[in-house]
Amino acid sequence: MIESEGVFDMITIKDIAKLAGVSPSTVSRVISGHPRISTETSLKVKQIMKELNYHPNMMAKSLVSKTTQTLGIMLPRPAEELFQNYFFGELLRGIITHATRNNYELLLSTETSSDDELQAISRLVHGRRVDGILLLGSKRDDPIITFLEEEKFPFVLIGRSETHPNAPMVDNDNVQTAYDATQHLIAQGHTRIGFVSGPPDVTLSHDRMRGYRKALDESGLTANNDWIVEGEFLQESGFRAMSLFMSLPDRPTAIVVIDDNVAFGVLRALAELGYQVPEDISVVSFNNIALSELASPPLSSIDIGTYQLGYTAVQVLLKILGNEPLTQNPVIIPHRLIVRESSLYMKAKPLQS
Amino acid sequence: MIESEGVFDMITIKDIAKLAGVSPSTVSRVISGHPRISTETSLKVKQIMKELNYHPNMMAKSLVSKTTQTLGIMLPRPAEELFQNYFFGELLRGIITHATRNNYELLLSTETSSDDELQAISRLVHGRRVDGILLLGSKRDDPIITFLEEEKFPFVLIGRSETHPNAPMVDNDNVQTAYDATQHLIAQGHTRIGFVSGPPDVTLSHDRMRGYRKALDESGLTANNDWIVEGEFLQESGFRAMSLFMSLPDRPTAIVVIDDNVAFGVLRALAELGYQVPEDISVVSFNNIALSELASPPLSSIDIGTYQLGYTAVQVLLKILGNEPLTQNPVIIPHRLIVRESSLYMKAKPLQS
DNA sequence: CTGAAAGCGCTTACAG
DNA sequence: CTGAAAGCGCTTACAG
Repeated sequence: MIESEGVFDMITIKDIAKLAGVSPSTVSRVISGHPRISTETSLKVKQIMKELNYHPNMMAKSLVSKTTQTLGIMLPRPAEELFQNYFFGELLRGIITHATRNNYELLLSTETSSDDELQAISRLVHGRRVDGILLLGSKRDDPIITFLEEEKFPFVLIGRSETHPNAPMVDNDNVQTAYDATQHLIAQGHTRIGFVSGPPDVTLSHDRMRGYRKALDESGLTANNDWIVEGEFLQESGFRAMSLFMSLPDRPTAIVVIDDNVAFGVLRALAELGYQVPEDISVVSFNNIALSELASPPLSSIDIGTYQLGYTAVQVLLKILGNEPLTQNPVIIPHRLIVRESSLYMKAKPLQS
Repeated sequence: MIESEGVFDMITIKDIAKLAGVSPSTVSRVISGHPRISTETSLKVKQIMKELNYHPNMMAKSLVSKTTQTLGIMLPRPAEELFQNYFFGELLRGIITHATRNNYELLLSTETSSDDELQAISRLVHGRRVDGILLLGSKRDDPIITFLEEEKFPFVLIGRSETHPNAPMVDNDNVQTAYDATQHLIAQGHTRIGFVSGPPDVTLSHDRMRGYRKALDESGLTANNDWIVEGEFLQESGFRAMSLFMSLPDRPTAIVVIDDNVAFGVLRALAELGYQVPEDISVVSFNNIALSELASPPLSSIDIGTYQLGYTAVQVLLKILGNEPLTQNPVIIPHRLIVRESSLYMKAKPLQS
């Protein structure tokens, strides 16, 4: 004779208690696996919970336990770039996998207004919506990190912060990634190597710029400023960079590109301008997304272990939440160069044995 | 002299009440914008809240209000495909934008074990973690939809369900999208047109197959079963399909491909096999992701309004939560064919005026 | 216009 | 091994 069903019912711990002939406290203890509960009552209570399809109300649980079993993912503000990149999906996959495996939910949040960057995160933190926060990338001087450190709120940065060297971080060694990419081109015999970088206020761009310069320096090569351009993580950036580079009287014969996505723009521009890759210009980029292999020509790319980056970040955050000490910080995810056609122009390397 | 700071403090409504010299009830009313509160007390309370940087505890609020201001995003199970697709990012961007704009948070969840598909969603629903759920795609007979309907829990399906025609849905007219794509190829003079489809248990694949056949039928053409292949939403599928098609004695001269991502695999295979697009074979696909334009050759693609799909789905879900009537169901997002080089082989169309 | 009280569904000392 | 009671931080009739 029950009329109203569905969403408006809620089976509570009291209902279970009544049916099992025990107190609510006991039911609660059964749920949480309290040690001093008789096997008999435990079994009875569990059976009734199953029969009624009981699930504890997470809000009530959170209120008293002051824990939400939820991790917040904070997206950087101009999220468009992120979303247009395969990189993001793969990172998210790593995050979801490890969070789900540990029974944590994921709350997706993003900075709303530019005038109040802290509004969204402050709502999460003060509203106790999440137990910890995952920061996807950071600006070079990021107020969010300052805020989180002041609040002593658990978080992990995927990326690196210069201004907050003690923040828990999971990152690649991005000086080294760019060094390796550049070194590979040098080994191919190139001496005129350009760099298509990302936004200058992003630490990642900065680090890779350093690696690029370091490799050139060590080989006694000079970085010509005409061969360096900064942009966004968008294909358009790569496209524009090539229009620029290829009109130079003294063109680079090889370029390092900050991101595969940008490199696609590069390839497209070069095709339209009638240049051959790698014959006219060699290309190496970063991230090694699934499409790199399918580009024409297939793109040499530094695999940064994107999935592992996300997976590990969750791992570190859960460690922090469990008050385990962090044995190392930052955690560095290994990278490796995947050489494909776009940088394999052997004729450019006549002196190599 | 306060020692313990940060995460372990919590300013409550009581603290504000005490400092403002009012009762907690009044503070609560000020927060919720209750009409019968004097401007004076309202102002005083608000000021103190600001001074102490007070944010209401969302868990407590949820517990009593039985509302979470959170929408759940349910990812389909083999999430790998989704994540490897730009489509997903763009959809997510539409969802986040409109949810954030309406002060809703987003909870990201995914089916965990294959033996218990309902576990994750049942936790969300019974645990009262979210107010409504967004389903990204569905199988042809999806137990999740059955569950949600039985529970009378608010949800919107991005996609279409055949078995549950009354479920709130936001979708393209996917018979028409495929019809248009096929029709375009017919208009180019093609009579031998193949179809590289997705997983057969996905409604989307099914609908597009119908549109493809319909267009052929109407033009008096026959769908040769050798020219139809089903696969995943992965590049590999496109690659394999071409190995198959191009070894046929009687090859198609044009193909419709279920997804841009798959089409990239198609293009790659054709390049490797030494065929020219569109000269040897024309290609049209779906989604019109940012990279379509940059493929070689640039890919003709049906723009399905991905961002709008996500945006609208949130809009519909919020309507349901607000008990507003749905004036139409399903909501159909318009599509349009973007013609690019991959399907523009005019020489194949000698008889067209 | 405002306050006291009850209650949302859970957990956890305290006592036995 | 188990129960009664207090409490988490909020909201909302009820009364004035």
